[in-house]
Amino acid sequence: MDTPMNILDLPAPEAARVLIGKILVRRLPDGTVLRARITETEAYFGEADTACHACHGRTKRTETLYHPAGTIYVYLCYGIHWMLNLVTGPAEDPQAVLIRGVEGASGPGRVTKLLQIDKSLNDTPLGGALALADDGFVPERVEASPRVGIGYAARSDQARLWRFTAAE
DNA sequence: AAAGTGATCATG
DNA sequence: ATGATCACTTTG
Repeated sequence: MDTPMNILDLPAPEAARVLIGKILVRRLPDGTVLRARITETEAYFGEADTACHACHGRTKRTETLYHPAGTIYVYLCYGIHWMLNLVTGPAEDPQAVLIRGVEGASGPGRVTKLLQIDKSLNDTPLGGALALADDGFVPERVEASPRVGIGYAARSDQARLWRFTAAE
């Protein structure tokens, strides 16, 4: 049986598939706990992936991606939306899984709004304010499709089927 | 279809 | 210091 940490040790495209159906547990400062089952993910796979933020190497922003599996990577997109990613794979190898949807929130910006996640969680380890529960379940079917919103990437990388969605 | 929104990064 | 670029959402 896989523990959550073992899942995140996988290469991002595999981790992204296995994370579908798992439960995110958000503990708010006031003590309330929110749970959300993951329904949609995308993998960003190292410096060679021209869609990955780290494709141009280490910068202040991408530094988090080089940290160990289980590190939380959060950044602001379009000035409005926080994007939640979980770092996977070996340390020093920048890979992450973007959480694009959970039950009750479809779209990465809505996920962080629902779970009240912002920059303050960036570069912190999973297990505290945000954790993966052990009691997720495998969905009936997981579909793979091309990633969205990466028109700046090489055609070959746009074609990769690294977006995963739960299909019931 | 298109604006809104601000951190980040590459230039100068 | 300035400008371009966004792993998006909402509104019309």
